[in-house]
Order: sequence, then structure tokens, then C-alpha cells
Amino acid sequence: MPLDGDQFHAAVYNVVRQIPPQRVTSYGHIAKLIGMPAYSRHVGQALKFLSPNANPPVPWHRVLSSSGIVSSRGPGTDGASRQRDALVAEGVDVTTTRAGDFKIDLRQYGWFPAVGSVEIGVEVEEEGGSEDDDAAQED
DNA sequence: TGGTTGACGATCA
DNA sequence: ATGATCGCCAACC
Repeated sequence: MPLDGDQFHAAVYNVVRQIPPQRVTSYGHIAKLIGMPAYSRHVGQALKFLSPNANPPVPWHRVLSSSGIVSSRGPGTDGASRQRDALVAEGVDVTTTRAGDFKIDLRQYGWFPAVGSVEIGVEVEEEGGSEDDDAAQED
């Protein structure tokens, strides 16, 4: 395995810090960027462990599910609404679906740079490089 | 040791 | 477009 526990967290934070303002990306894409595509769920875990007074700050609110929906932390929690609030405060247009979920238009705000084009900041085993995909498209 | 959980993702009906 | 399932994988219980 390329990354180890602490390194995984560090890599996640480093990548999230590079998400530009008014842009969002997905847990899964961050997992791909750090070379561990099957660890999308753990990206969320890492953000959960994140301390609010982290320095430099980590814009955790710019990370959502691949469908552009703000992940519900469960009934009775305010995490999702706080995330929506932070996004709106940045100028991101957040809509509410019929089911009550907060949704962001990835075609407009999505940030999905090609794997390898972002600095991870931690040691990564040579895994052979394949570039693909685009880099954030505006509409 | 074994089953459940979770800030997920891709498929299929 | 929406909801149900299955696949992932470490942390818990």
C-alpha cells in the first residue's frame, strides 16, 4: 500500500487545501488524486477527524459526494447544513432537492484535476503514471 | 473471529 | 431522475 495511516490523512488535507474557492470536488476524486481510488469512504473519515483549528486551514466544506450532494451526517446533526452555509458564504449556488438534500451543480463548480497534476505532499510509491480526464470545465 | 458501520461510488431496475 | 443493491476497506463492537 502506497500510503499509511498518518500519511493518508496528510495527503487528504494537502489536496483539500488546494481546492480553489468557489469550487468543489468529491471524496472519490480526492481518493484518486492521492493514489488510493478505493478509499473514498476513508477520505470522509479523515475530514471527520480534522480539527477545526487546523493550521493552515482545510476547506473541508468543498468536498461532497460524486453526485454533487452534501453528505448527510445523519438525522439530528447539523454538519450538512453547516457545510451548505459555508459554501453559500463563498458564493457557491446550493439548491435543495425535493428530498431535502443540498445539491451543487458540478458542471459549474466541479474541480476535478487530472491525477498527478496536484501536489500530494507526502511520499508516494511509484505506481506508473496514467494521465486522463480533464481539468475543471467552465460552462 | 465475525458482523456492523460509514462525511462513498458505480450499476441496475 | 430516483431508489435499491452491491462492492470497498478500516474501525468498531
